Amino acid sequence: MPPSLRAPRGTRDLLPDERAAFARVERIARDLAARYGYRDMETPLFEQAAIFERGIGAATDVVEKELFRVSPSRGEEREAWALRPEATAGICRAYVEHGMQTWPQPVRLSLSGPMFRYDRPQAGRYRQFWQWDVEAIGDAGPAVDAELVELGARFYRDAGLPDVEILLNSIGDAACRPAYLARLVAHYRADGIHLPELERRRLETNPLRLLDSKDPAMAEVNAGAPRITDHLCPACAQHFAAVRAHLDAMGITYRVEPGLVRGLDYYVRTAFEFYRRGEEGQQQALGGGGRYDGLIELLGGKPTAGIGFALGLDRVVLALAAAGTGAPAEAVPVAVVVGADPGNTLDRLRIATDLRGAGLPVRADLAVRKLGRQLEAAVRDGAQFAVILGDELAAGEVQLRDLDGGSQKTVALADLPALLRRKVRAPGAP
RNA sequence: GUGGCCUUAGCUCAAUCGGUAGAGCAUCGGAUUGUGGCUCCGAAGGUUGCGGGUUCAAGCCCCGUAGGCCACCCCA
Repeated sequence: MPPSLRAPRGTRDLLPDERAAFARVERIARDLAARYGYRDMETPLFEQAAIFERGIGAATDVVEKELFRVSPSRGEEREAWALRPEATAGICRAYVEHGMQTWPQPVRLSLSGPMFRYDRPQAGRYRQFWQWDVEAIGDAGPAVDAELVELGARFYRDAGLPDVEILLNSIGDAACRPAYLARLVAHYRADGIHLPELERRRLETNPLRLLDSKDPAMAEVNAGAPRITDHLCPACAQHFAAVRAHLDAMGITYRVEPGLVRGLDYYVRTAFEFYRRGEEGQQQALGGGGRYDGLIELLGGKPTAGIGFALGLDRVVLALAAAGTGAPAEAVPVAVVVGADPGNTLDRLRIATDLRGAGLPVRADLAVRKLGRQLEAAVRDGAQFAVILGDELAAGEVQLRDLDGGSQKTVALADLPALLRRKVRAPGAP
């Protein structure tokens, strides 16, 4: 196939099997959001690029090298837009635009849909990927932080991934982070410490990153590095302690990870990540989130606290497939209408239509082929019954054949809907 | 954005030293009149990702390119 006729790099088709697996986790997420009082909403797939540049941070990787800019072929807004790389900025834009500060606070919102980032694809890392996003805007207290972490954890458990670790950290705020960063940089610049090239560069761009460096040479240097959790201002320290107390009270197990840093500029205080050590090559960050108390103000609103998380649905589906669980239940027709006369598609379609009109999931075999082939196809479709049309149709009767057992009986056409309705089994039920 | 590995039928893979591409599964059809899963027979399906080069001859060697994957960067 010519390259030009393939799906774009980093995108893929979700064929029915995979789409069904997605639908399953989407349904779990939607049900949970509703149960926790988070109401579903949508934002445009693209926004003014400035929303992301200002909200996420112009110097972050997500904006600097991964933003999918959109260029309309004409008009003044050329190159002013970008496909959303995450949901939070757009939701906060909507919060301000629609005056949600007048709604009862906090405003609890959820959103699920495709996000776009222009980076190099790998398994579980796509240019178009799906996130389930949950936000609580307008509550600065630590309890809501804990509620969200617990919600995320419950999602993975309900989806069928029990071995998801919760990583928790506080990254301080404007009051304490600058001083800590200065202390950290001083540590790495101290005499006698030689940093690898990559780490020297990161010291300039994002010093926190050095803490979870994968370079083995850094292990010793990092062991002596100051920890942010030891240098929080009183307000942040108190908040962090309260978040942990709430989590402990709910019996949530988590690991405080002082090296945990989120890649977006808007995060303050609470940062968390859902993590799963999977097989070789598996993307391990399944989701993450944190507090963004300054973001609404940055987007033109009044100072408003907020916290949220985004979970990668692609990675959940992938992890479920790797674990061999999450096989989706698919709707199959209860019955397939087949006919003894290969050419008589008219009666087959007519009777199937009547049955569907009666609310039954029924397929008609519309191919011109002999009865044996039709029955074969019906079995492959997973149908429970075949409605066989033959000469008895003239007398208003059909053969109803049980495709599992093989038994068969003559049934009056008029009795068929009621008979089948009793046999409808829930999709996926044994 | 950096480095590495891979690419043959829809899928999973063969193809000797460079000698003109094959299997299994899947699909479709047949095995005497209106009955499925098993079995048997058959058909269709390929510019060997794409483009160049070397050679009498390239799926195989060389270069480029696209895509996938892996490790980084980063993140979901």
